[in-house]
Amino acid sequence: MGDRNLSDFFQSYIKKQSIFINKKVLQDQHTPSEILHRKEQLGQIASVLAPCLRGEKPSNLFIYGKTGTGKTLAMKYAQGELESVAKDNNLPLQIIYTNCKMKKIAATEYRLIAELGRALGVDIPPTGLPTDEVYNIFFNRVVQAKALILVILDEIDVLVAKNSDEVLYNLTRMNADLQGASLSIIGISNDLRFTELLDPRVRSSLSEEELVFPPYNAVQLQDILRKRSTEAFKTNAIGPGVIEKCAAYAAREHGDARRALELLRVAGEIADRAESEQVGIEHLDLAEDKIEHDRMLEVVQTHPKQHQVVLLSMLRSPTHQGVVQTGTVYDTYRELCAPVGLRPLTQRRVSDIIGEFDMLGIINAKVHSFGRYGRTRNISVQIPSSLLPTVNAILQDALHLPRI
DNA sequence: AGTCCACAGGAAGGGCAGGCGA
DNA sequence: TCGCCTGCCCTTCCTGTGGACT
Repeated sequence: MGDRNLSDFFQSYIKKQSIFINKKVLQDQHTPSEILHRKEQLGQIASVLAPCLRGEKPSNLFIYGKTGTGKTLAMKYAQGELESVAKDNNLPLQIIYTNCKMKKIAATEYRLIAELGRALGVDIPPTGLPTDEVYNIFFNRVVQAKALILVILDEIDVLVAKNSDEVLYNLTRMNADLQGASLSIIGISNDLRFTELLDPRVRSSLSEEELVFPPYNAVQLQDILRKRSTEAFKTNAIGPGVIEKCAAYAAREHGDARRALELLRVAGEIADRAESEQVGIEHLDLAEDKIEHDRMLEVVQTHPKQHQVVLLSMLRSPTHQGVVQTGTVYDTYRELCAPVGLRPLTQRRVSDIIGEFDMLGIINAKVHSFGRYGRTRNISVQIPSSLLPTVNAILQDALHLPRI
């Protein structure tokens, strides 16, 4: 494309009609004005947290539900409402939302407390102080603020996994000497089993109140998609059956609304690029492929070298009716290690790596017994054939191998 | 009934990097 | 800055096993 053409392209791009009005509505960060099919949960959140509007310390709350079930959304919504009521009535309420998945925030105890302190307006240096000191600064600030403080710890399982439950223990215990101020914790997790890792004392105080967010079913997903799509797309931009199929896709995968919305957005982008005036089923199917493809490429690209060599070995091993065995893969792997310049790992380890790829759905590995001829895993690669050349190229480049 | 293949996959521990308090 | 601790990757050693073959 020459300069002329490129500028033409940009010009026409601007003029081109898009079927989107507001794509943001379909994106993750968007908070809708109304939350569908979560009335009950919102009601429970409200009843647990309402005491803080009377100046009483609300119970700690633990919220559990799989990804895309609206936990964060509902909590943020409740936060907004509480804050505005508190403000209207001049109540000393402070709500701090933190997502523990953010590396900078919850990688260590220190950083989390420092972050909480900063949210209350004290300047805590990013490093340098003893952890005790940070706790003290935070503690004093809370006392001084004489406020009711709600700390929302989203993805709290990550926090506990990275540190220990000690942070939570310290935070829950803090109330004893707060002299009028108070601190409540709202934990959000998509892994229920994580509470089993907690010290019993922490567990019982964190889960004073518990709330479960069930997955959305297909009908509920349809409602959500319809609502959002009227804001996101022009009228009549969604073809017949698209919402239904989109909801069905997502419902099949444990009712994840986030995925459903992503699917619809990507389908819209594809339709847009095809200069279609309507999102049709065909765009939806393409979108599903695209999302799946992107995910696979992401996995292939980001894995460490040893894993990449193992994957390439599986692609290059001679197959028997589309299936390879662990031993064959390991032989190929050993041969590949030399040109790549890696020390070969043991078969035991490679076996585990194969298992990891299986978990990710990149391959399918079933244990199969050949009786007299041993027991092994039957491995078949699940990468769609349209993607194979790309995957091969990525791996060969990453490993500095000549392209085949 | 017993053998034996070709691994699966558990247990324990080595070695290393990165983060911690002192 | 140093030793210490922890988590992660990996190895070693091991026991387990489904079913064709004898």
